[in-house]
Amino acid sequence: MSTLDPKLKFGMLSLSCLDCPMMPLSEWHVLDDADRETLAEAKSTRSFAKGEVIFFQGDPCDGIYCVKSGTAGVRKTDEKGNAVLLYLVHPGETMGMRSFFAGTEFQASAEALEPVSVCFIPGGVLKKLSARNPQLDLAFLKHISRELGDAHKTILANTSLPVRARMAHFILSLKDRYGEENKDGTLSVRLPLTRHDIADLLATRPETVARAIASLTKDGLARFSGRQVVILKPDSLQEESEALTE
Amino acid sequence: MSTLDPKLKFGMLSLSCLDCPMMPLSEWHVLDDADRETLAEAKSTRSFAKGEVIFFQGDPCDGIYCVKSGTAGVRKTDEKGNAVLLYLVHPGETMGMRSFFAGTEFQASAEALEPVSVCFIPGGVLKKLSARNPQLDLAFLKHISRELGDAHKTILANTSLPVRARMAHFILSLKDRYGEENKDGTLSVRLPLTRHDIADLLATRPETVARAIASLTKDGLARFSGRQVVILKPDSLQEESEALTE
DNA sequence: CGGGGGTTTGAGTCCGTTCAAAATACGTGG
DNA sequence: CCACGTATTTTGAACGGACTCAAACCCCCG
Repeated sequence: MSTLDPKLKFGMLSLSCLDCPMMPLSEWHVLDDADRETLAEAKSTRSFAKGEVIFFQGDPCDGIYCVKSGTAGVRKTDEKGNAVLLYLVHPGETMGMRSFFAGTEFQASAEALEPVSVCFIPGGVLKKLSARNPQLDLAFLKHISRELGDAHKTILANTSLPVRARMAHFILSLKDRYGEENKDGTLSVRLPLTRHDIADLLATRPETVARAIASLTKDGLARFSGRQVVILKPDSLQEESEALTE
Repeated sequence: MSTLDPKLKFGMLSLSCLDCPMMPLSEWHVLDDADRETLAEAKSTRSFAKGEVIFFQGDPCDGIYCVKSGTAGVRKTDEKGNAVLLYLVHPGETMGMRSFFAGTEFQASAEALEPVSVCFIPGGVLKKLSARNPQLDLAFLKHISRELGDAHKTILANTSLPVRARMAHFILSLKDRYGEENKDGTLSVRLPLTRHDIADLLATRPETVARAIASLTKDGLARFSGRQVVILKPDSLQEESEALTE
């Protein structure tokens, strides 16, 4: 557990939030320019190397984090050392909202799964902005509600779908964000995760992930080489993970 | 999927929200008396027999539901028919908030696991109250954040704890609400659920629940007869489900 | 080039599932 | 209030998907 003041953990790389390319994706879009300026002044930015922890489960939560680039992951651990990757956090998305609004310490850690750049928004500013903008609270409410919906889907999927189907779904879920069209029309995706992290995300083990990959390859649904995936039969993958789509 | 206007589904049993014994538990406590009166006038109350569905997954969500008595359960189903009980809803607690604030149809159904009495609060009133009381939004935000935390705990628990430990935790979780002290100092709990529903809640099968029960009995941690449970070794149960406590 | 972490493969085991049947609880009507 | 029929729960036996342990493999980086 780190005892550092979060403000101290961040350098001074100051990019105005008004210019942030991620802005339209986040809840900040409900703010007017003046408030965005406030936000831009209050926030601090910092980069993390792959594997570095952005905040620790158990630390007090005194603000929220916004990913500017790279992929982060939120991991929850119990006292026996069991852990899962609850979800990934992509550029433009927010981490730490749950704990901030629940008024608890962080119930999970966040770490950089690849090199990551993150903005930290102090809780005080957040409170000030929300007092001035009721719509901001509603935006957060909507956001967290969506997250809760996702969590419920995960609970259902983990107990009712085999690992191979969860793997199929995972690959497709990265398609939009990490996919690239090949010359021959097929789609390539670069997995932003270690096999071990994929295992943690799918609630299984690295060996089982490897076997799921072997199985998908054998059936010709996709071709894998390292982190690079070529999607050969998107429809089959889709159908296999059907239960997770709705 | 029901197409009934929710207002029509409810009778006119009108108990003032000001008197509702559940009030202090819910987010409504941030309202002043005038607003509570508005709430009391707008809401409608209805009773459901065991097994009846209160709202259906897929139905439009145009308000939220508050359980007045009895135990309800929220169940999510996928297109293949797999289902889980996501959580129980006890008197004083709310259902349907997630969908309402996300602005989606219900993503899960709610049903009466025993005879249940429920208040329905139309969305329009909710919006009006929230516009007048920013603290209400914050209360909801906190509530949903807690729910999200619970969902995350469930994800971790389901993948890292054996059924028997999840069962132990489940029994203890009912202790405060359904527990009764026996003459000899031990604690009795009446399970408000079918074995089948317990299985759905613990993400397993009825047969496995029966075996977990047999196993806990054999080791003398608890004694079961039907839905009645006598907790013999609370500490052992506690320790067994440790990972879920934090 | 030689580590060394990450990944794959193999073999054996286990927990939970499935299918089936027996036992028990329960509601309902006589 | 009891008897019957049905639903729920328990038990049994066999199976299976995922896990564990362990070794081989393969990159990727220094």
